[in-house]
Amino acid sequence: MTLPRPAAKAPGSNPCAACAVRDRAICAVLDEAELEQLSRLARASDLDVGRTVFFEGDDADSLYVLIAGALKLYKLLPDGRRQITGFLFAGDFLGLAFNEEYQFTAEALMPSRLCRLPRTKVEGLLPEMPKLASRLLNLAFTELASAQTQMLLLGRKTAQERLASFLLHLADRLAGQGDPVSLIHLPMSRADIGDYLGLTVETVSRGVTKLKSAGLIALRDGNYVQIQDRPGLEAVAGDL
Amino acid sequence: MTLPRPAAKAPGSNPCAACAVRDRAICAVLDEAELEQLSRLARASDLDVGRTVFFEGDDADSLYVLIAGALKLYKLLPDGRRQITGFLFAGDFLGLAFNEEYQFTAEALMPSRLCRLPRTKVEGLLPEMPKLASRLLNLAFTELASAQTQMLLLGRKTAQERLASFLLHLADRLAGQGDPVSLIHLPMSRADIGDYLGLTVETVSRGVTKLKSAGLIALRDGNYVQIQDRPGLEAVAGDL
DNA sequence: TTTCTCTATTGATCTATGTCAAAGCGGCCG
DNA sequence: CGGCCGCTTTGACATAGATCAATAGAGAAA
Repeated sequence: MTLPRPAAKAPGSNPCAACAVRDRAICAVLDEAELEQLSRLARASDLDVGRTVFFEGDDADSLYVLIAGALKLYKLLPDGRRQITGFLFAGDFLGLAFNEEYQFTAEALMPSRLCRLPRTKVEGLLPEMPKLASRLLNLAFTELASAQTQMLLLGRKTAQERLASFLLHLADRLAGQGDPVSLIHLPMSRADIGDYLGLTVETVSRGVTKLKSAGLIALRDGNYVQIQDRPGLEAVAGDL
Repeated sequence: MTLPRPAAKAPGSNPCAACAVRDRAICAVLDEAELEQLSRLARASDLDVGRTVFFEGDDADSLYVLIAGALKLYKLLPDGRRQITGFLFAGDFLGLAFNEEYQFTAEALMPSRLCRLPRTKVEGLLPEMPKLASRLLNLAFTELASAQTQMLLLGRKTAQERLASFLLHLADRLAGQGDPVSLIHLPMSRADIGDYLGLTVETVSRGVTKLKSAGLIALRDGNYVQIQDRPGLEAVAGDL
């Protein structure tokens, strides 16, 4: 159910040291000693498709690192309208909010593994771990910038522009620091894409068909999209 | 042109101590000594309507506190479409981005006064001022939460819902900690409101007329709006 | 393999909001 | 005091995308 607790005497046995996202997640800025200290607070757990990590309004008592899988974050209106505010992939941080309550619901798009940290304890560590604090601050700034980009998309872009931007953005994120990627996995449904882009399922579907007909992308088995003409797609996206 | 530099020997002469936003802005978490230290880095300056503090893409070398006035922050698409990502009022912080470049343009809506701080120097102070660091982190989280709320608005709300939400949100912000406010000043044009809500000027104007006809608000001289039926307005806004 | 179910696609309309156009209105300068 | 000039409001019409409805795939269970 959870990762075994290390014996704490064998220094090499720190479970975080072998973590799949050790040098992508926030942990990347920590040295061995700090990682060891943090690892004592951490507990890993698994999550099935459709299960939620937490709901909007829940007490925000934990921070998470997504070790594997993918999540969607969303807010709901009372009548059921949904806005997905983001997708998370392996290495991403979850729970950026030292406020009272989570501001959105987090739900698994595929079987996922999370590393959980108690919020208050991490908060308490920040003054003695300025590198961690500054990493978190940077993360928040990055998130903020991408939220603003998403506002531009939602407020001012056409359906086709939104779709093209979405695919390019996803390709860039999956690439990480490495080479640009052209084959991208879509773990989310058309409905999810619609709820992320402020569109309906039907409009998303028609948009995808149109990009395909134009030869800009191709659909592959298993919810993969192949970008076939990146400059063309960028032209449709409008900005950049 | 700028505030006079304090003589630094008379401790009471610290210009920040008498600042109008001393206990609303980030400075509120600092003690006298820290404030004194920060004040040595600060320079105030004035800005006319329509003048920009910085442009999207400029090197992000400064942080600002808005002492008086109001600003709009916006992003542009190459063809001129504009998305306003936020409005700033006295006491608000500007320049949350320890990245290379500003992600948006900041422009004065009315004659304004700003307090400027060199970014790298403030960054350097953070490890020794954990209170400031944690305040900034909290600020970033708050901004992030409100950005997500705005995504919900832009992606899923109708024009009337957006308008009602906007007025209520503005009323709450202007109230600060104090009592709810019902008379609110709109320093921005209809076009600005449209660019903030993802609507056209015409739709904003029609929406305002409709709220007025329904008796929910009244327009007052000098771009003031009086909220006459808060519960009614909240019902139109949809959420909360 | 067959069937069942869920998701995606496609088609036919409808409508909220955008676009284009023309008055009002108000503040400011001479 | 009068006359611009920019902003706002109102009106008439157009359209991108929503809604409603049906079909077609694609994966899972049997």
